[in-house]
Amino acid sequence: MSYPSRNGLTANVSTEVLCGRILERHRDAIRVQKTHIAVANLARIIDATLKLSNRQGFQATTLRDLAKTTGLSMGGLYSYFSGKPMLLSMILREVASTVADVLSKPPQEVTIDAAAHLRWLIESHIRLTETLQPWFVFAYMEAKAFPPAERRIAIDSEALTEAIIARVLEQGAAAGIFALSDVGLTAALIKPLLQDWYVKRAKYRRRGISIDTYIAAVISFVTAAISAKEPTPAVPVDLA
Amino acid sequence: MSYPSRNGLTANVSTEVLCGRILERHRDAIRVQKTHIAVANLARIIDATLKLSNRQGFQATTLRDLAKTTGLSMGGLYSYFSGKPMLLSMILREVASTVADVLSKPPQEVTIDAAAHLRWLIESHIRLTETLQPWFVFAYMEAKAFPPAERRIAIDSEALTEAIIARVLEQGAAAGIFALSDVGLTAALIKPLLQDWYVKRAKYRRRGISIDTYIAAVISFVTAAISAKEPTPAVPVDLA
DNA sequence: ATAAAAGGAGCGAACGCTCGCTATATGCGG
DNA sequence: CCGCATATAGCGAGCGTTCGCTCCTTTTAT
Repeated sequence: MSYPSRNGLTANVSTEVLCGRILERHRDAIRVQKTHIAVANLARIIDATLKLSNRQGFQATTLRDLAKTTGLSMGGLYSYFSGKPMLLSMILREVASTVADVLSKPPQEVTIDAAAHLRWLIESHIRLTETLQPWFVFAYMEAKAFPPAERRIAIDSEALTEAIIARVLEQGAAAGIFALSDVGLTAALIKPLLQDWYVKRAKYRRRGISIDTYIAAVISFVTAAISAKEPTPAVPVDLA
Repeated sequence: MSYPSRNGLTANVSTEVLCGRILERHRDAIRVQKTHIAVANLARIIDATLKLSNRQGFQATTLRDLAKTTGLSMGGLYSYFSGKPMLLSMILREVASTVADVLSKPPQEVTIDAAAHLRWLIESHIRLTETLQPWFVFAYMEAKAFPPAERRIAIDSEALTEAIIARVLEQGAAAGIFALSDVGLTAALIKPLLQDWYVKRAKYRRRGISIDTYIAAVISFVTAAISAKEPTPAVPVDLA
């Protein structure tokens, strides 16, 4: 029943793997040469950054906090990034690229049926953001203060996710499986249901709701909302 | 036949009114005596705080920024609050108390029918957060960095809203109008649909989606998701 | 022995906040 | 209606602190 991700997701998405990609992407800016040392310390730095920032905000997280938490010195830290803005950029770019990578590669057997594809998207997104929760919370909460270039990345990443959802909705609508008045708007409404799991995870933990329960609830909620079994009820509100 | 809020909401909820209540609540801590001066300057201070904080974060908003934006001096600001934490607290308490006040007072004609009551809750919440968008964004985005007392308020406020939704869902389920497996979880899923309007308002503005369109979309999405399929028509207009 | 990596004192800038001062409004006897 | 005394509101230089960041030194690994 559990569609995705058991295959490749959990294996390919971990702090170590992501930090490895970050190192590649910023080889020229990172002064530490030995890969195993660089990756290990990058992981400690980014772990600490996410942990501290998600508690008190990135802006309020000082390099001295970071030094204390990682065990590195002030000078040591600067062998791994050129300053706080670069640290922010490293994390954000990696999140955006990972989500694009995962969601754009559905297993073939799922793509024939729009309903199955949609279920796969929902479960994959929630499981991915579960694994990388601190990364996604960071990107979500700090986005408003990003410098322009990073802001663009965050906006494009969100738009891409919604476009992927919208395309599947459109296929389903064309096949007569889904009944939708506005594909883009419906995709926009599905997105916050996916995000709530990582944004308000403390709330769901407090209530004892497991990830499997949550995934099932979102799938059933969304499916019921858009399936074409009977013609969709008219909108009750008349405006103006 | 737009249900709520046109009546009392827009009139009773404005920066001036809220700042008046803030002044009452903190009479002893605010050194400025004349009410009209205090309210006017409080409004300027809070407007500036929300505007700057929602762009760059509360922590990154300095008192010098605030002084420049309001036209007051550093010293002048301190006649209105004892420090940044109190400024935070003033805004948050007012948001929490306002949302509790509005949602707990549905018009009588709406409370007889759970479906109508739910539609009223959805529309009222979205319209309230539209009017006070900067306030709600502030409370939402800064909550994680709140001191313990303010954190409690934020958590309780969110829990209260969901409890109000859940109670209406329960009534509808008891009446056979709604089909739900888990009332609390369903309420928890409805909440982010209400919040998305103010959290990601830039996105909806970019797409040209009006508040009326959004309200209609959420109502239709939620209604379709939870309606009991067989007996009751999806949208009962007004029956006992 | 030599290069890579980590250390940490110190720099100028900016922070939250204070305090002694000035400017403005208000009340009142002449 | 005036001129003056008093209270209220506002001002902004300056305090101690902490920030991001640099740079020279020490430690570690090869």
